[in-house]
This record gives sequence, structure tokens and C-alpha cells, in this order.
Amino acid sequence: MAETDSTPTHFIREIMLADKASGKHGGRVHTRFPPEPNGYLHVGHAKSIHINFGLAEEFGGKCNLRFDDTNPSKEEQEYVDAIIEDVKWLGGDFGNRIFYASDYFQQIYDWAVDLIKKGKAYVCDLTSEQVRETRGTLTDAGTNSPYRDRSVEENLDLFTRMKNGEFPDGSRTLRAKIDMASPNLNMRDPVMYRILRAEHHRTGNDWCIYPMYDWAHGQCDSIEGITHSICTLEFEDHRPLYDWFVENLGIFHPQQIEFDRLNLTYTVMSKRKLLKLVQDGLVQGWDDPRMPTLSGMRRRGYSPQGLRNFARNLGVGKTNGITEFEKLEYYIREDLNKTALRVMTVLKPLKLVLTNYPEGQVEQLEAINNPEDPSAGKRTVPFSRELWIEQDDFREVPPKGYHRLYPGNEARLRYGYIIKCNDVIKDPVTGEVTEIHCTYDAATRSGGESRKVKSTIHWVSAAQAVPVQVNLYDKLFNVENPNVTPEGQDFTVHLNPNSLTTVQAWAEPDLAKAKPGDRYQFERLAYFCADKTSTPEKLVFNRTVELRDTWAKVQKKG
RNA sequence: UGGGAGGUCGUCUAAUGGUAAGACUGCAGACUCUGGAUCUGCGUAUCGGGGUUCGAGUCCCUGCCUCCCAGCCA
Repeated sequence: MAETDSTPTHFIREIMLADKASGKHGGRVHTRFPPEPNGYLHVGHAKSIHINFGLAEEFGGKCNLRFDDTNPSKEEQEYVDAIIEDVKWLGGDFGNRIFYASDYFQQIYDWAVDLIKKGKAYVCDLTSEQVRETRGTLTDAGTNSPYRDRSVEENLDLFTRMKNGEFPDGSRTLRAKIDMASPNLNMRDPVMYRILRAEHHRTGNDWCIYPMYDWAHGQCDSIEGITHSICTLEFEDHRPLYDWFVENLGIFHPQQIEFDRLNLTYTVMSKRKLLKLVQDGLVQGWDDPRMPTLSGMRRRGYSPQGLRNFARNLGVGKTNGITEFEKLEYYIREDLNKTALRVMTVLKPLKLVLTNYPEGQVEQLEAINNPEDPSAGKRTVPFSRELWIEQDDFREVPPKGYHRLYPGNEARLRYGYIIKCNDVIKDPVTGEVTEIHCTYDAATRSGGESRKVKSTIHWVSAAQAVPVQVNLYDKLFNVENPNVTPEGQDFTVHLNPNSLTTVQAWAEPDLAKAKPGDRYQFERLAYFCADKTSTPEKLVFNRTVELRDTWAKVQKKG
């Protein structure tokens, strides 16, 4: 995961550098990546993974993968499995250090007893509504719970009975005794445990009380000897509570550090919203290639290296911003350009006949697999009298600046010959162009003598072409920030109805050997990735990201 | 209106009292058997007002704006 080139430093690295210099924690750096298994990981997590695993590696430390599984009503094993796969795929090295908050339930319980004995926690009989009512407001102090001053003995007894299942769900809580007048609402006697009878994906029905995030997280960090507990900005207000717990317990004190989460234009990043897209069938699952999930991006063809480069170049700060989607695409293209094999595929076919080319003749032309990487080698492409070319590469009436094929004009067939367009065949009824007739110049075969022509187009020999189903993906949303919605409507109103178009295409025969997950560049078009459902009998490709298209830009401007 | 955190090109990030820099985007051009890639050039920024200082994006005061917090979610 180490990156070689220089990137600007950031405040978290500075903190670690300072801690190392001062000998804090013996100069040790140990981080953790703590997802809740209630959904799939998304690009935002890629940033967090990069920070936590990257910094640990950089400082010669470790980063644990820890599941924050303190709420069994939302968490599932499916998510655990998917998260592990995604972190590995991105290159996060957690060795055998997969931990769960639930591993520590007993210890956390014992510590709660500790706090009760110290008079710093109490069992509260208020209902959740009453707790809310007595919490006060942003401007007014809360009021003490009438159960706040129970004796240690009574608290111990009640808490034991809570654990033993003597009380119904929601009837009681264990709360920290801090300060109901604190301007920080998190300090107004926060709930530590709630009674909740739900089967836990790991502990089954062993427990009917579960610790809240605030009561569990820092303690888990402490148990694992985490030195720097990195989380997102919304937890800044929780830091005093985080500190209060470890201090009052007198246990190892990790430092919580907050950074700004990633936001991307044209995408939603909240797990709640992503879940809705999946549950409402608005996409075809968590790994739908249009999803900003890591599994969706993987299926779409994004490479781990491209994602890492992106994450590294984001920087780490504390400002709430929104990164342009184009930046992500840039780093994906940059990596794919270096690694993806080139191949010719025609998405919108138009028949082209070389009238002076011998019928039945087939030549094998040599083509370069990746001009950016000589070690990728070469392949051959069959060439014959009848070809498919892209509809966009022919215009009966060329617009200004167009220098592909049009009547009377010459163009080169990639890796083949220079051809000249002579005739246009149209459907007598519709007037639609059905075929174009050209002649080829036998002296101009690729590699031999040449003369300048203004454009080179891709093609596929009709007789040898293999059919491919191609999924053309576009942005899932059609506005920069789908979270901003008109009154009474939700983010789904911004769904792009054209985010998926499927076409049948013709590809050169070499593509038939593609395995699911293989990434290619269909020359002059875009990068594509063989879908997980693709087989040699039925090839399916997903468009990852388009090539930059200068001509399209020129046209758009008119 | 309490508390917390922020505000530098269109976007993201640097500059740690000393020439406001880079990346993405945009625009223009070169090159090209991918209108790809590559290369070159151009453009736009310190939230406002005071102050300290030889010198302020940075320090002080003051105002403004944005985000987060009133789950027995994380």
C-alpha cells in the first residue's frame, strides 16, 4: 500500500510524527478501521482505509480491522463477509487481526460494573421519551433523572438483573453520571447500555443488553492498544466522552482524531440511502456498477490502484467539502491507461465493404496490446472484405472539423489500410445509411509505407466478430448534490433515468478469452470490464469510464 | 439564541510571520496509426472590517457565513 511519489503531508501525520518524536506510546503507531457491518463499504471508506492502513504502514505499525457490531438489530454476517473482501481488495493489510467489538462484550460489561462501583454510572428507569424530555435542548440544561442517586448496591443489583434478562426491552438503561447541564449534549448522562433482545450475528442470544457506540468504541480501542483512533468529523463532540470513559476507567488512553469524510459530486454516500437504493430495487444490488460501493466500483472496473491513487491525492483535513467526480475518474483512467489491454469493439455497427478487396480473403494483422506497456505484447486481428465500423465514424455530410469517413475522404483503419469512401447505400424506404462502400490502398498496410491521413478508426471483421453485450453506465444521479431535494421529496428524484443503456456490440475475436473482472480499453471509446456474469458463450462488459473525448467536446460547443 | 468544528483558484489540497504553490476541471496549442496517452501555454483564490509587524493567508480583536450535536444508531 506504500506509495512512492511525494504527496503533501497532513495534520494526522504531523500528530503521529510529533508523538513519535516525543516517545508517546513508545513511538508506536497502531490504528484501526472500524466499520459497522450494517451495509457495504463505499468510496468514502476507501479514504478511511487509505488513511488508517496507509499511516500504520508508513510508521511501521499495524492497523486492525474491527467490526463495530454493538447493534444486532442492524448488523448481518453478509456485511461482515463483504467488508472483509473489500478491504482485502483495496490492499488493506490487517494480517489475522480481524476483531469485533462483540469480542469484548464481557470486558466492557465488567468495566461498566467498575464505573457503577465508583458511583459514576447508574441504572435509569426512564423511558426513551422521558430521557429525551429531560435531556434539555441546545440552549437549556437538562434535568437530573430521578434515578440518578440510587445506591451503588441498588445499581449493581439492577444492572445484574438487566443483564440476566429480568426486564423488558427498553425499560431501563445504564447511564454514565456526568453532567445534565453540560453544553455538550453527549455529556448529559449518556446511555451506556440498552436492553435489546435481538440475535447477534456472533454472540447469538448470549446478551440482551448491548453497549452504545460511545461506551464501546474507546474501550475497544484501549483493549487493542490503538494509539490513534481516527474517525470522521461528526464525532468531534464525542471526544470529551471518549476521554471521560477511559480516564474514569483508568485504562490505556488512545487519542481520537477527526478528519473530514469524503463527499463526491453526483453521488450519495450515506449507508441509509444506499440501502434504500438496494431495497427499493432502484439498482440491482450493493454491487451494481452504478453504486459508489467498493464492490460496485470493482464490478464496474475501477482498479484498486486507481482508487488508492485517488484517496492519496484527496488530502486529509477538517473542511467539509465536495470533491468533483471528475477527479475520481481521472485517477481511474490514469491507472487503466497503464494497465488495460487494448482491443477493438464496435458498439453501434455500420457495415463497410471494401469493394476492391478479394472476396473470401482473410489477413491477420498485427496489433499492439498496450502502447503504454510493451511487455503486454501483440496479437493478431483478422481483416477481410466486410467490416463493422462505428456509426459515429461516418457522416454523409461532415460537420466542420470532422475528419473521419465521409464520401470522398480517406481514413486509416487501425492496424490496417488507408481506405477511401466512395458510395453510400441507403434503405430505399427510410433513407437510412445501411452500408458504405470503400476502396483500400494495398500499399498502405500498417507497418509499411504510409501517408498522412487525418484520422484512424477502429473496426471489426464481420465474419470473425464475436457478439458482446455491453452495459453503458452513466452517472446514477443527474445533479451534483442529490442530497439537496425539493420540499417533500427525497434524493431518488434525482436518479438519472439513463444511467444504464445496454447494447449488442461486435468485438474482435481476441476478446472471447476475457474472464470476469478483466479490464480492457475498447480503443477510442472507453475502458470496460468483463462482468462477473460474463462467459465465453455470452460475453458481458461494463463500461468503467469513458476515454477523454476532445471531439465530443468540440461538437457540444457547436 | 448553547456547544463543537471549519472558511485559500470552479473543486480538493499546500504555504507552520518572508515571492500564495500543486492536482483536478476549463481554455488554447503541439504531437499522434486511439480526436486516447503525452507535452506546452493560459486563466481564476486568502470571507469582511480593524489592529500588531519592516513584512500577515498565517498572530490579535471584531463581524459574517458553512457544517455537526437534542437516537435506548454508528
